[in-house]
Amino acid sequence: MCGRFTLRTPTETIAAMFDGLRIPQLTPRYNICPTQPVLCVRQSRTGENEAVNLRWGLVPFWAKELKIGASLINARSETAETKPSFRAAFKSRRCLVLADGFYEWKLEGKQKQPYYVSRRDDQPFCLAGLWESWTDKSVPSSNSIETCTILTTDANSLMLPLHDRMPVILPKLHLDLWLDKDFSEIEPLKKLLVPWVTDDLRVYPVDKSVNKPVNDSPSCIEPMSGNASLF
DNA sequence: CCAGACGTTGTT
DNA sequence: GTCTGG
DNA sequence: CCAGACGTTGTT
DNA sequence: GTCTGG
Repeated sequence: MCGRFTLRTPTETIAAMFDGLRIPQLTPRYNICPTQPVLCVRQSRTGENEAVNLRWGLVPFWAKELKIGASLINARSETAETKPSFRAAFKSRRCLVLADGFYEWKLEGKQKQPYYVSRRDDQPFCLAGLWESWTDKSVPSSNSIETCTILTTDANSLMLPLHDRMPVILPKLHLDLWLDKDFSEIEPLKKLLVPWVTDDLRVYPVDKSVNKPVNDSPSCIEPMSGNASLF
C-alpha cells in the first residue's frame, strides 16, 4: 500500500505550510515511485526544520546493499519502534513526506484497478516518515545516501473497500512533536500514528497509465473516462 | 561461540 | 548494529 | 506500487 | 516464480 503518490502543489504553497521554509524547487509529480527522490521535512542538527529530497525506500545503516530499500518503502506503525530496520530511525530520525495524493490498487476480477486518493480541496498533506543515512562500505570513499520510508496504519472507512492499510497522515497540530528529534518517548509518538478519520478525502478510479513508472503526467490523476467517482 | 536475519505488500 | 537460532 | 527481466561467451 | 528497477 502507498507505493505511488503525487506532489503537484506549487513550491510556494508547500513553503507557506511551514512558515516560509526554504524548499528545493519542485516540478509537478504525478507518479512518484519507490527509489525516486521525495520531498521531506525533518529537523536539522541545530533543531530547525529543513526540507530535503530523500530516496524513497529506507536502507538501514547496517545494510550491505542499497537495493534492500526497495522493499522498505513502508513501515508498520504498530511495530516500527521495535523492528531492527526501523527502531533507530523511529527514536531520532522522524520526518514528514510531502504529498497531495496517493494511489491504491484494488483487485477487480483478474484486473488491478488503480484509484487515486486526495483531499477534496486538493491541498497537500504530511505523511509520517522515518529517514536513515547509509554508506556503501564496499566502495571506498563513497558518499552517504539518505533514504526514507512511509508509516502505515489501519485503513479508514473510505479506504477499506480498496485496502486494509493506509499511510499515516499527520494533522498540523502534531507535526512539531513528530519532528522533534530530542523526543523519544515511544507511546506518545505512537498515539499520533492513527487513521485519518475526517471526511475531507475523495477516492476515484484512474487510468492504468499510472501503472508504468515512466508515465508522469496530469493524465495519471484524471478520473477514469466514462466513470464518475464511486465514492 | 558464530551465522544469519533484519521488511512490507499481496496472494496462496 | 543487534538479536535470534543453532 | 507495477513492469520487466530473468544468461554466458566472445568479439567489436 | 522471483528479483530488480523506476
